[in-house]
Formats: sequence, C-alpha cells, structure tokens
Amino acid sequence: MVMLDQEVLARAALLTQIAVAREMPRLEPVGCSIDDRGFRCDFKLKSGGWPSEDDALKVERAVLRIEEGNLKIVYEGLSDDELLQLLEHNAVYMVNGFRAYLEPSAKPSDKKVGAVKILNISAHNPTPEIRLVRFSGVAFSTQKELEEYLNWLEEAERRDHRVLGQKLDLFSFHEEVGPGLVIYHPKGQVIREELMKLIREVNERLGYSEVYTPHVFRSTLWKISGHYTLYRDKMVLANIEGEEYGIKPMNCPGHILIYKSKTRSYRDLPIKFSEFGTVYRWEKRGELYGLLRVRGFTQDDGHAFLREDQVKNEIKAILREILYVLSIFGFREEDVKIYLSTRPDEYIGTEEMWAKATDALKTAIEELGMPYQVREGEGAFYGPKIDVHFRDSLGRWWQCSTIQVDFALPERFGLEYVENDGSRKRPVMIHRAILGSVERFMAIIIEEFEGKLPTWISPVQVVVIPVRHDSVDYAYHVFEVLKNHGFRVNLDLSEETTSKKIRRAYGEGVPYIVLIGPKEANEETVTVRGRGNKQVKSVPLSEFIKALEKEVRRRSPSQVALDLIKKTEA
RNA sequence: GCCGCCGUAGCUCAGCGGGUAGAGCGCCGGCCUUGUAAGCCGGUGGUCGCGGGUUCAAAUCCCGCCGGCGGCUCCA
Repeated sequence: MVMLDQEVLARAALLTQIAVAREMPRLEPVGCSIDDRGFRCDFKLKSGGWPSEDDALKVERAVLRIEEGNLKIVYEGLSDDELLQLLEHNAVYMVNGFRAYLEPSAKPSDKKVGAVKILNISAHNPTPEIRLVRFSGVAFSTQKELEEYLNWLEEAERRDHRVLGQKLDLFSFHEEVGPGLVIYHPKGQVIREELMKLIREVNERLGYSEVYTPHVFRSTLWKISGHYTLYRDKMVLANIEGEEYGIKPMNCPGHILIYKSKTRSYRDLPIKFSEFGTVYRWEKRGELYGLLRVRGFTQDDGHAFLREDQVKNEIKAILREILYVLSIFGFREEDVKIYLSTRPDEYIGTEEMWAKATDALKTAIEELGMPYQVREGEGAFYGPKIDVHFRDSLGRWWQCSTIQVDFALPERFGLEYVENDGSRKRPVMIHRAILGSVERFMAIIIEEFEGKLPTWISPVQVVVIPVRHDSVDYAYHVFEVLKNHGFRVNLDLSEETTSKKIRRAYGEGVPYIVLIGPKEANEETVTVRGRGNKQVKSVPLSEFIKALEKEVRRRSPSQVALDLIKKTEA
C-alpha cells in the first residue's frame, strides 16, 4: 500500500472540482470525500454527455495550470444543502471564485499539488433517484511520487487473484455456468482442501462436531427462520410439483434442526456443530467480483448453542483461534481490521442480554490485546458481532471472519434446554466463521502472497527436473520417494532445456525445484532451488525431506527448508 | 439493479475513417549427448461474445441480449 498525503489529496480535490467546473460547465461540484485510497469528487450532470477519458486528461492539466497561478482557498463554513448532507461532505470552500466541497474533517494542504491523476470516472448513486458523476483520483507533491504510485498500481494488478487464478490454473468462471459461480480446477481444489484441513483442526480444538446438511430445504423452514421474508430477494426458490423449495443462503437452520432433534439438558451445553456449507446468495449483478464476491460460496460455518454464562468463554476461544489463523498467514496488522458492532435501533431480546453479549465480545478482544474499532448500532438485529476485515491488493476491505451472538433464532425455533431445576430455558446461539468463506479467503491469500503460496498450501510443492537424459532414472526415484512422503510433487520429463523447465516451474509458483544430474545420482543427493534463486547443492535426499517436512508441518508462511539445511548459497 | 467502459486463437494483445483476420506465448511435429529463469525449424489453431439491423460488402457502423471491468448500493 502506498501512503497518500491526505492534505495534498484535499487540496487536489478542491482543485479538481474547480478544474472540472471550468472545463466542463455542465458538471456542478456537489461533494467530495478523501481516504487512504485517494479522493472522490461528485458532480451533478446538468446536461450533455458523460465525460470521457480525454476530459479526465484535460482536468489533470487544468489542475496543474490552476496551481501555477494565484490561488486563493477560503473556507466558507458548513453547507446545509440537503444533497450535501446526504453525501456527508458539507464543508464549503471558495477557490478562485468557484465553490468546492470537502468533507469537514479534511484539511487542504498549503503544499502545492505537483501531480494529479484521475483514475476513473464512474457513477455515484447515494440513493436510487440521485445520480452523480464521480471523479476518483490521486495526487502528489511531485511527479516522481505519482510515478511510484502508478508502479504500485501495476504491481497490484499482478497480484490480482483473478489474473493469478487463471495463470496458476486454479479456477475459472464461465458464461454458460452463470456469473458468480466458480469452477475449481485441481490446483484450486488443493488450496481449498488445505484450508479446510486447517479449519478442521481448529474445529477439533474448539469442540465443534462436523455435520452435513442438504443444499435445498422446503420453504416451510425458511418461513420459520425468517429468511423467507427477510432474505427472500437473495434466495433461489424453485417450485417442484406444487411445492416450494429454497436453496440455502445460510447453514444455521439446518444446525438448529439437529439441536432440536432431541431434548437437551443444561449438562449437554455447549453443543457445537460445524459444516463446510456451500450456500447460494443471489447477489446483484454489479456486486460480483472475482472470488471475493460470488453467488455460491463455502462457509467454514459453525453454530454453538450455549447457556448465557458460557457465551464469553466461547467468544474468547473462537477469537483466539482466529488470531492463530491470521498468524499462520503472517497478516500484518495494517492489513487487518477488527470491528465490534453494537446494538442497532431496532433489535430483539432484552437490554440485559445485549449488554452481556456485547460485554463478552468486548472483553474477549481486549483480553487478547487486539486493537479494534467499535461500530455503534451496526450489529445485526438479533445480536452484536465481531467482524474481521482483510485488505485486497488494491486496498479494498473485505469481511472474512465473523462471530455473531444471536437471540433471535433460538426464539423463532423455540429452542430450549432443561435447567437443573427442571425448568425450560432458551439457549443463546453463536454463529461463527473463521475464514468466512473459503473462496474469499483464498482470494485474499493469493493476493497477499502474490500467488507464491506457502509450501504447505501450494498445489505443487516440488518439481523434480533431470538436467540430462542420463539422470532420468534417479530423478524418477527422487520423485517417487517425495511422493511417498506425502508431498505434492511433479516430475518434469519434457524434452526441454533445463533453463526452460526451471522458468516454467517458477512461473507456476512452485516453491521448490529439485535438480537432478549425474553428480546427484552418484551421491544420492539433490540440488534444491527455492524461490528467489536461493539454491543448495548436493543435499542428501533424506535431509531435504526432513527440512521440507518441518516447513510443511509448521505451516510456515515463508520458505525455511533451505535455511534448515544451513548450507544456503547465494 | 444503477452509471460508465469493454468482449478478436487456450492466454496476452494488434487490426476497427467498412472489402470475408494477424503476432507472441501455448499446443503438435522434427532437430539438438538438454547442468541452472524463453535452444532452433516447421505446423496447428478464430461462425472476431450472441442475435438482429444498415450496406453490394460488417470484427469494424446502429440496436438488443449475454458476459467482464471500474464505481454506487449491498455483503462472507
């Protein structure tokens, strides 16, 4: 992530607005916002056509021209214009006689804008009736900084999981299948399986028993759960022989039925079920985005049925495991955000229950020493929640992990357990997902590692390459031994030069290349190349296997096998 | 769903002021006694997203649909 100077952005945003107003009088500035990704200035289109890319270039030049002349920026105060209120950007400035806007918290710099780039012109519809033209861009004090930023953008494109997913042969989308529906290729499926293996271990520790439920339920169930009314617009419903069924958008109702299948005692609680449940949500067309936003996805879902006094411990245990999973992928703090969302205006349950649940969530985060932000009133109507967000290569945030406390569904389904005095009590439910969705998480880690995944999760871990024809037999032997040790290994016997085979293996993101020649065959050794041209020659095969086993068992985020061998050459 | 942009070989792209398609990589074949990030030669490969219209003639112009991208709204 390239850091952008917020004050330079604010100044550039003002200049962009007056440049647009001057160059294209049909556009009237109405608001502007700024964040770590740049500025976004909104305009009302009074007449005429949509601005073009050439217009964007004109605006960029005009900004710099205005900057060269005498510039007077005067703060005028806050506007009470209704539209501006809606946009929440209502500080008014007069810039050389033109009105321009900024969000009240932004402070324009005194430093001059040396470079500005309009990245795109798009629509902004704060409400369905209001349609605005939005100029998004970045600005810097110097041209050099802009060039650095553009280089970073190019690099971000190379990290794009949609590009890498194709290049690395992981998954594909097809017009005939439908938008937002992923087809996983063998290598992509390996990544899914490894992620699920990891989460199965976590579930084991947390005491969640894996279950399996169907993909389609009678609408009767969705009416009880409330999805039929509250979630219907995203559901796929089908009428079959006069009866209506719905494809599941969530796994909870199925798990609730397991809970309900017999009378539960206070002694049985907590009861916890997990499922890699593939759900379908008919997101609107324009909302789909690679693997990060799809219509069919697999949640590493889990539901705990608890006594009230068990809620806090469960939250803590889950949160601890979430942090563990984050650490495995080496996520940096700046790429992760934890939110605590509290009671909204409309809610069910008692205030006491909410206080307890919110307190439990809060204590859990604080006791684990994680920085977090509170989002007042952003909780679900049925309970407060913790969400963990991750950043993609372009700096956009996506929600992954989630822990939600739920008072509503136990009530709707009439869930009970028998208390020690024989009375009937209502359990509390926790919905949780560690990865969130397997596909979204996969996309995040592909971008995080630029496709060069840690060895334990790499679809192909080792490629064995004989460097001469006379070494094929030993290469085959090495291949077999590695395979028998459980590694995902390929043997490259193609009639190609060694250089080309190495290049190809690197291009496929393979962490280790094992080179075999007569020298290695004679000594029963291997020559190992890691990423970044690190190489160790003539390692006894057994030693390499030991080092590799360690790296994989630890789920090391970086390559350590060569260091473990301790003979690394430059 | 809304606004804008885009859709040519398996992939990346050229051609688009109308005259029935090109390159590189890949793939296939051949050559090379193949030691560390592209060896050489040859070949294969496209109802130019789909449908309609304008025209003597459409990849190229117009309309509709499908799909993708950038945003908005929404979410794991």
